Amino acid sequence: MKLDLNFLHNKFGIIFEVGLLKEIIEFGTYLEVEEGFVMMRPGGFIRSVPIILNGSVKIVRSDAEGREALLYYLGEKDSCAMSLTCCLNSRKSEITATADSPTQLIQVPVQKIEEWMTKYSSWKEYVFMTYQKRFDDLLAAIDQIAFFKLDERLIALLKKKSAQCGCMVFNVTHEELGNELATSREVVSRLLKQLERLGRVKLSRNKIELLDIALK
Amino acid sequence: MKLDLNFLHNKFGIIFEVGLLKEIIEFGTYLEVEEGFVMMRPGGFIRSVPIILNGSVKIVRSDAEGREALLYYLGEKDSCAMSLTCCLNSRKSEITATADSPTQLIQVPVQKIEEWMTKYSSWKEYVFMTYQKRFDDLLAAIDQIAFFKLDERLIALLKKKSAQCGCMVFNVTHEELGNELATSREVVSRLLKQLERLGRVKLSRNKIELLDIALK
DNA sequence: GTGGCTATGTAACAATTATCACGGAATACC
DNA sequence: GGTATTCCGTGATAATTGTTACATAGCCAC
Repeated sequence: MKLDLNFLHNKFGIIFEVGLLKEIIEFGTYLEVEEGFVMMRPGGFIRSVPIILNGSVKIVRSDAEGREALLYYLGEKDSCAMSLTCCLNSRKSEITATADSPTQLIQVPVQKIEEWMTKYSSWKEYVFMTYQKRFDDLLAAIDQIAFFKLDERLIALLKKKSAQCGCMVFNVTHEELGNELATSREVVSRLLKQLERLGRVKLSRNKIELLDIALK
Repeated sequence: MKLDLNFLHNKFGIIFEVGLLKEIIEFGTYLEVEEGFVMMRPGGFIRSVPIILNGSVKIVRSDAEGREALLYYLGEKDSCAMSLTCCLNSRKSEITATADSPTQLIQVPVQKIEEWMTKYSSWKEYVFMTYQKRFDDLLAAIDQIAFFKLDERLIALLKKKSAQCGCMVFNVTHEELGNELATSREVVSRLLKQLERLGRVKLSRNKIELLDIALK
């Protein structure tokens, strides 16, 4: 696939004006990454801001000892506020970004970010909307960690994953869930088994099916 | 006290150009609030962005059941990213802001925020720096909650409070600490007593003195 | 099928945090 | 002083989460 105006216009026509779309095609770089590809690590330099076309990207906070905590997902038409602030302040990444499914995106170079902010009000609004969304996401992450017990957090996470892939069955290991909840694999196994006994999920190797846990 | 150019120039001369300072004086509203004053509640409308001149403001996330979690403090020359995003997207507040000491600030009305972004590059940089800072703060808050045990979080909180007031003795109740850590008063009392037995703090009613807990 | 790898199940126990229940201390107010 | 109020200390106990240690199960490669 290649970037063309029609494609972008279909996707972003409501958000961006045509002039901006043309500039995005001219200065942006199209990129396709496969599931599991690590797009950014803590300490990495960020020289461009991604705009997701398709797929999903998982943003995780990880500390020195390898512990992790899920912050949020990026999906279609999303951009990443971390890279925005990092770019605009030329700082290093503080997070890990991993493609959670095959993902197509456009990389916009730093200079254009600022330039377009004054040139296209639709871009400015997009940037601020991005900030707003990510703040909301971070606050939601804090709510989860601070106010809920693990079983509720696990259910919330399953819902989020389900919403992310748009289906009730998805592939994931207990280990991965443990990482995202900043706890151990064993604890997740235990809680999942409980949920299975309650008839709320169906477990198999590498796979979880949600039964009465509704898509939010 | 009244806003005058000299005063502002002394404080913000390095950050803002003179033209901007004059506009701040013209369109901003000077405000003084006493300790404990609740400047913003969840659900409140935000029609202006504060710039802190002196004092400190505590930003807390609170959920429906009254549980709380400290997000960060605002100090001199700081502004609040929450109010920025809320203003620029005309949304309601999601947090509680309380004056933690007598605080002087300037309220800048919404329209000017945007206008100055294109007019003064120093203002634009200030806005982005604010976003950056608050993202850092939120990530730090998540680190604390997700990766540390309560005793370490308590020590970190005491340090933060000490740094905020710039001294080793400050007034606070165990109840308040409990709220900020999203736990109960009893748990805080117990942990504090432990610290006292280790000779790291000195406790009295409404007051804590840090002994070997260094200012960060 | 066999062997090897990864993923899961689970018991047993430890550590941490939460809750309940009270008594006592410090302070404010009259 | 006396009394009310707020704050603090602490034991007892429960609930939650973390750790260790193994066993078993599914799957892939050969």
